[in-house]
Formats: sequence, structure tokens, C-alpha cells
Amino acid sequence: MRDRSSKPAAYTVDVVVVTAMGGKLAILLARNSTERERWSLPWRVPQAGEMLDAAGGRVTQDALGEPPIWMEQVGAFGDGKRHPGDADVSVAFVALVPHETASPRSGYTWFPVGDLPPLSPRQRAMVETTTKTIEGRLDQAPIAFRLLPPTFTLSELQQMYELLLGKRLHKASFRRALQGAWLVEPTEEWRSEGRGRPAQLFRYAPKKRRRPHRGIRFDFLYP
Amino acid sequence: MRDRSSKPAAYTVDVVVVTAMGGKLAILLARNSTERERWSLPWRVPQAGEMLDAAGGRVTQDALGEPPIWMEQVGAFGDGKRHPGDADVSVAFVALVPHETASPRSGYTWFPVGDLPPLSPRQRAMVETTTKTIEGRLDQAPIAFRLLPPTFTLSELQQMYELLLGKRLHKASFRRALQGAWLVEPTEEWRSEGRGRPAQLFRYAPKKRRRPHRGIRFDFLYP
DNA sequence: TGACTTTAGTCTCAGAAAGTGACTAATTCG
DNA sequence: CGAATTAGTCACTTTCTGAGACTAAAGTCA
Repeated sequence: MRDRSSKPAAYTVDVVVVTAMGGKLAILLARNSTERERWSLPWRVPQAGEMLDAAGGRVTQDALGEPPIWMEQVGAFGDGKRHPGDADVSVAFVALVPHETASPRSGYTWFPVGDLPPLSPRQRAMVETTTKTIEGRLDQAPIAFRLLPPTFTLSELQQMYELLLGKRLHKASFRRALQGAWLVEPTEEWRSEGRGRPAQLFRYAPKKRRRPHRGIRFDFLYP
Repeated sequence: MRDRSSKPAAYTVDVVVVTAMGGKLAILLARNSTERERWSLPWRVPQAGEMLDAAGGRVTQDALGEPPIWMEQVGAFGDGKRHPGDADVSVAFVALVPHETASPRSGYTWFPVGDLPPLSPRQRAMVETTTKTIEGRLDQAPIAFRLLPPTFTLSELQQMYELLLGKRLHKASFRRALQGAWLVEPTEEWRSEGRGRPAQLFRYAPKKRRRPHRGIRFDFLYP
């Protein structure tokens, strides 16, 4: 993110940096330099020749000190005139970071989604689309894994899915589906978390075994 | 789409207009006005204050004489410098039209995907992302229905799904899934297509009955 | 120490969903 | 009329999923 120059930028790259924090999703906002107590998504005007996703990675790195584990374009937003950079159009990215390794730099703060300060209409739309994108792509991209540290217990993984889906899952069913997907492999480590039996740690290690996804599915109802 | 002015545009809106034609998917290309025998996706520089999707609709209307039945943003593309409009970034849309009602205006022609003329790298990327988007959203959006005329037989619908998925489906399973989804309703009309028993015509009429989509699914393998 | 609690991990069964082939129905062609 | 062709349905089998019960390994507390 850079200071405003005289001429409004043609377009910006805005990033919705998401993490899981205390049982809730949170996104990273930057304090506005001109108006205090105003916040915005971190953004940037790409330099000449800079790729869109490279710009998104830079934005995240400027805010957290390291690039995101996973990033994907959400879309281009042109409605809602007001944007911090006065750009006609803004390209939004979603970036995921595990909360353990993500300490915001000065001027950046995590806010729980659902308790966000006022944002520009365009950035508000970006956040809403991002949450829908996350839920919609949960079964196609390793989103839950990218919000966890490199090794994790299966209960932690299930809780992350429950958080992202907004509903409880049955333990045995969850593990059976996970088993069939060849997505994790066990490590030699176990972790004892206070009470109860210690849990084995796993890591994300997908095997390239294409399960031929049988049948057809009509999952939409609304035109 | 407009003629080039002296200054390159900041961004363009490009549309991948898709239809089903003779058992294949086809997209609409515009003959380049300056270089003959060069083709490009139809595109446009949005006017001041014009929404992105409105611009996409206008592009389609300029090419076909009517707006698309269904349209959705595919994403923003900034890589691959060469774009017909010399824009830094282009926002791609996918638009669907049934082939029966879509007669291209002069200068526009349908090309089967898989047999496209050379395009700019950026527009080539748009087409590839679009085909992936279509297949990925086939179960969440009424894509197959929007490629068919308002009334259709269930065999036609199944053939459309088979075309989009690239695989054969079993008739009984397909109809059972369709039944459970409350997506079509029968009309009073029947159509006799030469040989064989006449088929009843149906129309797309989704009932708002949310099937609570049970369980969890891990459908990804590649990081 | 020993019962009780807590969390991890597994097993099994019933019901739901999907794959499959065979069946009936209605039309055209020869 | 009988064969061929396409539409539409049925019944059986296989696979998947939800759910509860079960074992395992730790801590807590009298």
C-alpha cells in the first residue's frame, strides 16, 4: 500500500487476509493513514509489469512480514465508487495464514469477521464474496489445512472444518472421509493437551490418487 | 468493442460467450478490424460509471443482438502483456446463450473450443479458465439449463451434461438425481423427433427446497 | 490407589444414495 | 405386422453416510 499521489490509480489489488483466531475467523485490516479510526483492507497499486498475484503476495508480505501460505483471486470489483485508492476497479485476493505464525506489523490488526469496523462499500463486498468463496471451495482446495500449522491433530482439523462450515461434524464420518481422500499422513509425534488421551500429529501430504468422483449432483436451487 | 484511441485503456471487459453447437461447445470470436484473419474475444472499455457486469452484458448484446441468459465473472487477468486493447488488466466474464436463439452479428463467428484460431495469450488464458469454471460450477449454477432453449427433453438435458462433463451418464441415475433436486417441471407438450417414442418437454423451474447437503467431502488432491 | 472424567480413536449397523441392467411404452420404418 | 429406435420406469446391488457404542490413554480427586 502506498501513499496517494495526485492521479487516481487505474486499478488496485486488495487482499483479504484470513486467519482463524480463538474459534473465529479474522481478517487483517490496515489503519488508514489520513483518517484515523478508519480501516481498510490492505491494498496496493501494482507496479508496471507486476503480475496480479505477485502484487497480492507483496501486499500480504508488507502486512505480515511473510507471504501467505495460500492465495487465490476472488474477482474484480468495480461497483461502489468509494475505494481508498479512488481506483475504478479493484482485484481482490484471499490469502490464508495460520494464526500461530502471523504477527501483524505496526498499523495492521486482526478483526473477527462479524465484528468489522466500517469499510468502503467495495471492500465490504470483497469481504462478503471472500467468505462465500471460502465456503464454496472448501472441498476443492486445502483451505482448512492452510489455516492450521504444519502439523495438527485430527480434532483440530475437524474443528477448523466445523468453523468454516458453521456446523458440527460427526467424528467417525469425518475421519472416514479424510481417510478416503489420502490427504494427510501421520507423524511420529503425539501431543498431550492437558486432559485426555494424547493425540497424534498429522501433516498435510496429499497423494495424487484421483478418485473418479462418481455420479452427478445438482446442488443448486436458486436461479 | 470500440476502435482504438491514442491512449491505451486502463482495463477492459472481455466476454467468453459460450454456446452448445452440434454436440460441441463453441465460443464467439470477433474478427479483428485492423488485422484480418486475426480473432479476439469480444471486449469493451467500460464507460465512466458503468458497472463491470453491465459492460459484460453490453459486449454480449453488441455481438448477438440480445443479452445473455446467464453471465458470471470469471476473474481478472493481468498476465501476458498482449491484449487487443493494450490494457493492463482485463476482467473476463462467461456468458451462456442457447444456440437456437443466438445468431451472431456481422464480424462475429462461432468457433468450437478445441479448434480455436490463435488468440492473445491473455485471452487464451481466459478461455481456459472459463472452461474450468464451467465444469467446476456445473453443480452449483444452472449452466446446462442456460445452454438449452426454454423447453427441452430430459434426454437433451442429459446430453448437455454429458457434453459439459465429458463423460457418459446413466439415464436412470440422472433422472433420479434430477427428481430429487426439484429443478424442472413438465409441460403439457411432447415432441416426436423422428423415430422412437415422443419425449415430454420440461422447463427449468427450481423449487426453493434446500436439501441440507449432508456430510463432508474432500474433492481435491493436488496442492 | 482407584473410581471418575476427559479426549482420542475405532467399530459396526442401519438407512440413504448411487450404479446397473432389464423392463414397459410409444413411435417410425420396411 | 414385426423390427428398430427412443422415452421412461423399476428393481436389485453396491457404496456411502449418520449415528451410537465401544476401547484406549491420559488427568483429577477423594
